[in-house]
Amino acid sequence: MEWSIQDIARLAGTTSRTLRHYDQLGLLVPSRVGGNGYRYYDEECLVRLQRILLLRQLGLGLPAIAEVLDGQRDTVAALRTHLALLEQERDRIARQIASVRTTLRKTEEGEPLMAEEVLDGFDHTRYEQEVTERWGREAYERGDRWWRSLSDAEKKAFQQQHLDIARDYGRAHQAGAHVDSDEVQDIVRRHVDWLSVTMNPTKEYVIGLGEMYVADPRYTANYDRHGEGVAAFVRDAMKVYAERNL
Amino acid sequence: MEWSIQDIARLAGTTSRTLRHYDQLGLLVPSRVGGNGYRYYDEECLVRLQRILLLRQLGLGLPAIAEVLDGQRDTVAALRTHLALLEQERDRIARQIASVRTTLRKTEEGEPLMAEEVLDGFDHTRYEQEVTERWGREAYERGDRWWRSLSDAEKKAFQQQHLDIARDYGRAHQAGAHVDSDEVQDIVRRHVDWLSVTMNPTKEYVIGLGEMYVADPRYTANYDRHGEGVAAFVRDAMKVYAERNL
DNA sequence: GATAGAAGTTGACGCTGCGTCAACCTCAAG
DNA sequence: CTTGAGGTTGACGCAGCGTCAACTTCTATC
Repeated sequence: MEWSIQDIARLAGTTSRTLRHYDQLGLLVPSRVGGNGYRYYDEECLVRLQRILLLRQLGLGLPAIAEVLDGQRDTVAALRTHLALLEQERDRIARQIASVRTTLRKTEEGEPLMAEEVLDGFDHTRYEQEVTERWGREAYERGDRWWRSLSDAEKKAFQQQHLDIARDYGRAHQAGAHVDSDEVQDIVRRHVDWLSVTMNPTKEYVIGLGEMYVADPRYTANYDRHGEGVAAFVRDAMKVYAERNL
Repeated sequence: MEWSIQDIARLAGTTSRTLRHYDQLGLLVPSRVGGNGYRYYDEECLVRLQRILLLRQLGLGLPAIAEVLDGQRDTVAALRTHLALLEQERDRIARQIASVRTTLRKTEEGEPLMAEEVLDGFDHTRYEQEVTERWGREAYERGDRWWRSLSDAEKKAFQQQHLDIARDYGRAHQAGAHVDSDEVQDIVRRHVDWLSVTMNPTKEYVIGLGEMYVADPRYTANYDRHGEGVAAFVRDAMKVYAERNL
């Protein structure tokens, strides 16, 4: 089945002019253009538009959206990450709701307000960095062509490398090593080398990735299984490495 | 307590330049400006900023936000409506989550997609109209100076007028009257006259208000207590009236 | 076939809400 | 005094549209 430009513009709450603009940018190319120049969109386009709309809603600019979409072509995996982001957004709104309730209660009771409480949940400016890092990671682990080119054994070995790195971080942390020690920095070097197979990590990327390991419970769990506080330890070690070497 | 411009810019995820811009527009005026020209914000400013950020998040332009904020000065009432809007937004995201789950399931099972399902929850372009209508209504029912100037008896009489109108809509609907009949149009005229006490309803406003009666369950309930389908009946009657008379 | 209105096209322009930068001042700590 | 953090105003430009004009195509009706 396919839809006209106005069909989906209406449903998406946008305009045909915007969709043509997206076409011009190569962001959402219609599945077919009729002999009359009319654009038609199929289901694949629909899903792609859904992804675009979500990322716009999260505040990403169009070039970043294009990067994210090009970085992950496996629709099912993308939709799963989609879900995770929406759930995060739902949680943020829940925090806003709690914040307004607190403000309301304190206003009625004449209690002093705390700025952090009043504005909790309203800062969503880090989404672009967070999303591109997350999608970046998804891309090279699951959807990237390079990844797909690996045999199962190669994939296993690559993943094992990361498990080894995580284990070694844990050991060093447990042994009380300093984040800037040679031992720990060597683990970070292996980690960054591991990242470098499919990309060229910038200093900012490495620092941001370390922060993401702490901020996102799922990544934190990857490291903290080796001991409580390992994720933060990794973040700090990566920061040191990035500042010294990248 | 008070905060510097950077204190709250950071918490709100915005810039001091934006806050100065808001000051220039008169949208968020600092509670104090030091002898050195530095801006400081108190708790009242914090709450006002919270309201601004929410309305921005909902897509309202700054002039509309100013209008909304000026229309409702009772902080507690405003925060309650705030909550209602956030809950609505949470529900919209829940619909998005359901939509992505549906897309995911259908993609995995190879089922055809329906455009309405895929894009459900992604259209949030009507917020400006909806919010201003809702706040407009709140303003004149609760927070408006005119409303406050009425005695309790006068308030009761004014509200009774609306109850009478709703009852009469119900009776006409039950009697099978047509939305464009003289009888029903006379009820609409009384309704529009009732609205006209504190404002000058435009054609678009009246049509949009009728649509809101159907779209928002709380308003629908006001009318449908007189019989199922009365809200839609009122909407249609108002549309006919607006197109003929406004 | 003619007509009218809906549905689409491209291209140009302008708008809104910022973000960035320059040039400057003020404050605080050493 | 010096330096860097924290603030100011003003100017400019940007991104992502929305609107409009001028046009073509399609569809339904007579």
